[in-house]
Amino acid sequence: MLSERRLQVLRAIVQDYVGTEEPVGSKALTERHSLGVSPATVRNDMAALEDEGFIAQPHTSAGRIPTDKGYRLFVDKLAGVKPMTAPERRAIQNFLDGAVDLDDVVARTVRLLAQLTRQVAVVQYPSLTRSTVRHVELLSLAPARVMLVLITDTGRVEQRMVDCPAPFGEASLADLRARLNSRVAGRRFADVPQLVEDLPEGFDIEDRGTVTTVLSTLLETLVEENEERLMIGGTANLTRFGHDFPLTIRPVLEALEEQVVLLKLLGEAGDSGMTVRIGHENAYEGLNSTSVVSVGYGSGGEAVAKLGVVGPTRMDYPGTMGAVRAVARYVGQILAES
Amino acid sequence: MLSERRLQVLRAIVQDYVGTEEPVGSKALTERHSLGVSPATVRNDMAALEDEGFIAQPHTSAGRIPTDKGYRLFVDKLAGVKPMTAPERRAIQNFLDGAVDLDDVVARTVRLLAQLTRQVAVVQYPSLTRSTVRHVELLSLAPARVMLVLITDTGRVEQRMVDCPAPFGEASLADLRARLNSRVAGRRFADVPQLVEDLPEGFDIEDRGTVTTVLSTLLETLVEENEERLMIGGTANLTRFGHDFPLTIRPVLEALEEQVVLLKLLGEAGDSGMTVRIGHENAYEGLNSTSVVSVGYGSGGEAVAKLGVVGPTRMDYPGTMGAVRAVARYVGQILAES
DNA sequence: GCTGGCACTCGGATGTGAAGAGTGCCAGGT
DNA sequence: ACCTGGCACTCTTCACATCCGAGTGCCAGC
Repeated sequence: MLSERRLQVLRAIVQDYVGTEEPVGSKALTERHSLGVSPATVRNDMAALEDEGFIAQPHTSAGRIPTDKGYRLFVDKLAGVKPMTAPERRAIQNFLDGAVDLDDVVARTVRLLAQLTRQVAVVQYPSLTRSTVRHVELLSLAPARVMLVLITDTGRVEQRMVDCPAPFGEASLADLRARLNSRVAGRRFADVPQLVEDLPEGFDIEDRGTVTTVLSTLLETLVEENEERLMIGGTANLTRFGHDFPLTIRPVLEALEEQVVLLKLLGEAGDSGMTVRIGHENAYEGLNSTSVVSVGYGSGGEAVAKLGVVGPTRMDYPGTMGAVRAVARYVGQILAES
Repeated sequence: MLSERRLQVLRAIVQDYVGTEEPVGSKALTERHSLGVSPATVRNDMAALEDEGFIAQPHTSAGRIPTDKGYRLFVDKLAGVKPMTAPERRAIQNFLDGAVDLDDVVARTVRLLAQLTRQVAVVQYPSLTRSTVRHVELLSLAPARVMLVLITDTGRVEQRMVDCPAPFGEASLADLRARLNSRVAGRRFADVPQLVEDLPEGFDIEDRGTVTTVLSTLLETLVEENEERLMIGGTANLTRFGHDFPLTIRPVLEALEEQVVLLKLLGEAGDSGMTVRIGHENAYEGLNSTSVVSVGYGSGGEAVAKLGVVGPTRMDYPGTMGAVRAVARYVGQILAES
């Protein structure tokens, strides 16, 4: 087990390295942090920390930098979450309050997170399947053409065109709309498939084909893979990554463009509470030199989606976690109001 | 006026520089292009071209690279648009045909453009004001809460919440819906403000406030600044920019995140035909070392929005222009079908 | 007006040396 | 048992000098 002081040394190393972006040596450490011991002692501690794999030397005769394992220990044991200051909280609230619709909420959230953390922000749209149906609308655009509009309690709106196998009258449409809504309104989207299973049975034989088509389009929209959307922002912050970044930035940008990768990334994170994935803890190779801080957000107690940031492993974890948590909280409030 | 051969020399310089990314010298030119003259002659021509400002030397004793003015001449006079090959056309069509809704069309278009050109792609959503109203839907979500949904002929759907000053009955809602649609359906969004101007007058006094509120929300949605949306992609291609790119890539990423900047950029481009803005021709400073190739697209003859790519001034103009034009054409077709 | 020849320039690569930061280890003190 | 000062050692970094070659501009000759 590591002594208390060694943990302090590790904490100091992480803090200094995050601040300066340069390997930190024993002398500098004793000067900047009042550890009460001499550089030589710190050197011994550092040697021990290196043996345990918490820190490493880029080259002999350079200072130490934390390893992924070192950051992990730092996050788990040595640092808390830095709460936002009151002015920051007010700024967050003000910024988010002006949104006119869900797209706007998400867009503002992304900008906000990117600005607060000075990193790349990722915000997932509220998942359909985890939301509740507010209303399902059917619009007749042409005799055999229906537009299906799904509206969730979080303000998300999804629409699909449906080409019907046969013309579908206004009356039938109104009928379907009414029956559909009476079954699903207020229920969770995840339950919709079962709720509408036997719906076609109540219709005339000539309309049944169309009803089935509409319903299958509805179900397709709810399929996991299709229904997840997200927005990213703050990619310009990647340029602060490091001096070597041609090689670092490329795969990160590629990962960010692959929504599938990002969704998986967020999906892997724990469902409740904040998740921090450091460096190689991320399954996707391109993100091996980044850390991902994510948290679920939702209008009620339950998370309907996640948001987070992607940044270099050398990041200000307490500050980042504080910002992510605060933003998630306010976004949840906004959604609950709308 | 420049002699025919000098123009050929310029063309060769542009082509070689685009290919190799390195300044091109007189000897290499004569070897790779059969100009029929010796390096010494080419040197004279190059000196002349440099005097005229079409090419420049990074340092004495390096080859020449084209200036913005040189590229301009190249694009205007020396190169055409390289048409897509048949397999490429098929690939474009196949890729775009699978889209399920407008978001999907735009997303696929962005990916496609980015892949074809290996540059950053920007696609504007069909402008509301330049589209035609297909349908306006009003949904009652709560006694004093209405959701307004606008549907365009290009498949774009925009929704807004409206908090009504007074409860609004289903009957009144249906009435408003019917009157509204009979006035605006099939008309251009740009004309909507005039078309609905006197609409509140036909309603009972107690409903008039709500009608006015709904209409003003509708009009707000059409305000230029709010209604434009766009999607970008292929930012990972920025890493191919050059060797010095910390400084180059930063402002470009920042510009790309500022939708306002991008919209202005696309807006400045000519309304019909393809526009190429080279280097300093772009008003926005951060894009001074990039070129923007853009073109309008639309379902009919008229452009409803623009799309294009942003890349280094050193880009393959004929190929890029060909790809941009082809994609715009197919997107137009897809929109016309939906 | 084109060409070969030639001197010149300058950037990039390579090499050397000194400086500096940081380490590891050891012997001695508390 | 642990901390400390001292010291030799390692390696990176930077400055400076050198060399090489690509490319140029110019000129005399065809």
